[in-house]
Amino acid sequence: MKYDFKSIEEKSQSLWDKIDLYKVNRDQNKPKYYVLDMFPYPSGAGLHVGHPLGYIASDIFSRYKRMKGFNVLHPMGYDAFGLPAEEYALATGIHPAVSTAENMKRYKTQLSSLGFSFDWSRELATCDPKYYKWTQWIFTQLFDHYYNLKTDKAESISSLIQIFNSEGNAHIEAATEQETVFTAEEWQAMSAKQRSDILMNYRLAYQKIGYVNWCEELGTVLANDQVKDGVSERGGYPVVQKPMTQWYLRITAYAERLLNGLDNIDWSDSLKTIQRNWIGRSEGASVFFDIKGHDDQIEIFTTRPDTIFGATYMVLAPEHDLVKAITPESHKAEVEKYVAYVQSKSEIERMAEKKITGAFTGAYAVHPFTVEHIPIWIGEYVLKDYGTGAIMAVPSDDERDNAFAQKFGLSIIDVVDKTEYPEAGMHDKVGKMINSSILNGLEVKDAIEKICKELESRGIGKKEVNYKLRDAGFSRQRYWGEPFPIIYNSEGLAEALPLESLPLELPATDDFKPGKGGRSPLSRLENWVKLPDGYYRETDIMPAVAGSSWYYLRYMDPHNEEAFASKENIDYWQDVDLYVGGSEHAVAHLMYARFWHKFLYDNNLVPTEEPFKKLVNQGMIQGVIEFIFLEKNNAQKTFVSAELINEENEDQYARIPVHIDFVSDYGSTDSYLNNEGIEAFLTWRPEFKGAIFKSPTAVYPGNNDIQIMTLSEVGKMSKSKFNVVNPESVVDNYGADTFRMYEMFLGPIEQSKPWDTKGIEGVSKFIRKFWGLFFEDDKLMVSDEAPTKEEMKILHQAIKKVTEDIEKFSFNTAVSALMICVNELRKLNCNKRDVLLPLVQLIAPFAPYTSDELWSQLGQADSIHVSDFPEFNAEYMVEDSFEYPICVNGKKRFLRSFPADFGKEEIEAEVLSLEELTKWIEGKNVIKTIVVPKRMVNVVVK
RNA sequence: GCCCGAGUGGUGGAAUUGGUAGACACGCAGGACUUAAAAUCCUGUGGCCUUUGGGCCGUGCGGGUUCAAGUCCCGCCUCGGGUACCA
Repeated sequence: MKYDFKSIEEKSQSLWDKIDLYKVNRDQNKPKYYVLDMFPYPSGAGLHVGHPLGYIASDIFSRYKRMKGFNVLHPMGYDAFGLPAEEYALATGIHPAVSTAENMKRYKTQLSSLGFSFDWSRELATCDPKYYKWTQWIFTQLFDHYYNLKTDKAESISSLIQIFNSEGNAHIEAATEQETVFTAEEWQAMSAKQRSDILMNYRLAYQKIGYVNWCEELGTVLANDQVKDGVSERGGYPVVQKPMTQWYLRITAYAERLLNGLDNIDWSDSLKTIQRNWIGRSEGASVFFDIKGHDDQIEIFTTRPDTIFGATYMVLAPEHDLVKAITPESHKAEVEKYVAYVQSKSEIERMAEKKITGAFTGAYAVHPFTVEHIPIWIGEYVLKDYGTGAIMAVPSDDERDNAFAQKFGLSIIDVVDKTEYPEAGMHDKVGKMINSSILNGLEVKDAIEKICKELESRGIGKKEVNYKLRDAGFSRQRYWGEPFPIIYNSEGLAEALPLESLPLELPATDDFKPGKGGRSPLSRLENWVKLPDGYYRETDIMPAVAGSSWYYLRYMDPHNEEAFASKENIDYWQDVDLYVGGSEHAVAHLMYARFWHKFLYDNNLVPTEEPFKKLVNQGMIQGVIEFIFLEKNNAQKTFVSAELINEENEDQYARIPVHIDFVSDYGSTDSYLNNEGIEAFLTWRPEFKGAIFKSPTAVYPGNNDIQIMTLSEVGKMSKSKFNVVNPESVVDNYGADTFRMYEMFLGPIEQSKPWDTKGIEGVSKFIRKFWGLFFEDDKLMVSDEAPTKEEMKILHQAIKKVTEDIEKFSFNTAVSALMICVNELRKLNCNKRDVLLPLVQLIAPFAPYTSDELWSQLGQADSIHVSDFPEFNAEYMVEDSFEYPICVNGKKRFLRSFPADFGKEEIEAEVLSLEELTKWIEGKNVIKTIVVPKRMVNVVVK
């Protein structure tokens, strides 16, 4: 029988579908195992070859666990809200709900063709009102809770109000930005607005002013992704940072628990480190500085309070609230100019900026100890959202402060003598204090202690723990997302909708353009926004991370209408045992999901503190990205050929990605756009209509044989990079099993690599050879003869290696172990049933279609996927000798076999008497001989 | 800039975690089958030198530790991911 993957796949698939092979229910007789993939965003470009990398790995693992006797939950769904569908709607008028539904359909078709063992009855989509009802409900719960630092958990706002009523807020310890203290009487006397404002400072979902990327020309707020080199990716218009009132989630309340929780989960060290750094816990002190001639004070945070006597100036973030107030007339122009410059840059650009920039405000602060007047500057290296947005600058002990002081001629006072620590760098907390009045002579550590006490006793500062982690901006001025379940009364005070009013469905519209002043498209829908009695709705929507922060819980009970999932189901499935997904989600999604989970835990809604016990990062399958260069600040849109770009003029150009289909020789250093490519590009991006293209020798329009060189990079395969490769054609040509094994064979699962189909022939050949073991002249030919010792050894070697490799997610080496096994059995012409039957089971998780077909051809009744995984038996592996490499001074010289039960001394004696050795040790002294049993022998000579 | 990865033949990668560098594949070369090609099968394949016994060099670069380094330490370079509104 010929290996015909098409008919095999159809046959197996229809059988699986018929008996609902992968449907799973609670089963108290089996241990549960929950394998989860990061669900995909259903992009218009379709599933690309990078998605399945993780899905195949998790599917192999699921199938393996199932064969090992576990009740495996392995679901799939869609992260269906998001910006691309909305951008697509803006361009085409097609409603995001329509395009998203189509994309999901396509994804499902694509996923179904790859032989995954998903329980499709649990499929979910975050844009489904039945789903986002609960996303909204969790949001209302966050709105209705605050974080009590005494009990270290979330508690209800109503319990907080009770305390306010009985004793004010003096004894409350909460995660809050509420600074003023009030009594019960004061609270009771407050207006509804005042109370609401105070409660906002406590809620876990709250409002404050934040900055958005505002593009005046497009009249819209842009995602960071849509801003390139300081201009809008679409059209190349200027973008500035604009303040807007927005919703935030108080994730910072959970900073300490998010940090500590990392110790108890099985994630890679690198991923944990990323999260630890992201949380960025640092101990230090906050200090208040008076401002000369003003009542206000500047609060700073420093990790080095000991160096306070070296503080020679201060720097505020350019957006700091006090900048306007303290800047005298004489310096207004300069300060405003600088602030405008900074607001034209994104945060990344600011942090990456190598140039030292800043402006003097003209104001002075009063040093709390020396009482000297020190100048207050603003500078982009101080970020508004980190710490207090203000620093005391100590140029002697901080590199950036030092560079700043050098550049602007500010004074530097050495305060730490490091002569006793010649190895120590500027940032190491060691040395003796000098020039520091009361701290002189103290070690840094002691100085920190002393100065903190001093600050506290003088009431001008205190010890403090600060986190780099910031509260999560949760508002989007967009359409395609969950509407906030929030209404405002006639006074503008926010109220959460009760569960009975949920879901608050996203209203239908066919106009996705932004509202006035950058507000969301929903703000145009007056009938929806306006409610009786002067009430009106929140018009922002939630970000895509909302839906993905809890979806793993919904799979446990996806159709429940009474709760986000029933207690029974949550108690049975508990948490995710294995989570597979890209490391690009290392902070955003994984941090938010952990935060929501802990919040739900505080409310006794989930039984575990952490959602994902074990996490494996799959690397990215990368693609080629092609860019062309657009001149910034030029009304006549002008693209120039890449060879005209150099380091000096680079920042005058924006990189605009081009669809790889338009680019000739894409992926090479000589990639270029010719006339057809330019025309295709202009049709594709009509906003660049009328643009001109310059190469060193020609100009478009005008020349007919222009070559605009493009810049090629390797990077993420993504619709926004226009470089997506789909799996369909590969599956059509080689079959799903070959595709699966090839993606695994490409390399370690966690490593990123560019997509390339070179080499798929090898895997295809392997499957056909494997199939060939069972057939002779197209007829099934399997012998019932007992296998030889050698055959059993080959089989069990493979069982051992494959089992170990699956357990440690080393699928590429598992595939090569299977290849070796098949090659060796072929050499022996082995067709013994007792070898082939376990071999098919061994391959089953990797090649589910082919193995199930062979299984049934061998006369087995049920699907192979409900059979048992073969067990390794060490008996077949016993070796009676081992071939040692004999090294001289660490270099291998020859090989020699010794009986496996030889001890170190026996081997050493034998080796030293070997004739082959004489030539290497002649005229030299043997100093020692190192024997590592079952490894190697090294003779050291001099 | 900061944080996290990665760098091994022409290519993807392997190496029991300090112990035979290059498993398994792709590609290439030669051969068998064929009128021919494809498919299939066999052989060879890191570089340099060679008296054909073998020798020397070799895991991004420069140092170091060790009997022994792809693996550990120090200092760099290049590429990728993240950098809080792509998901």
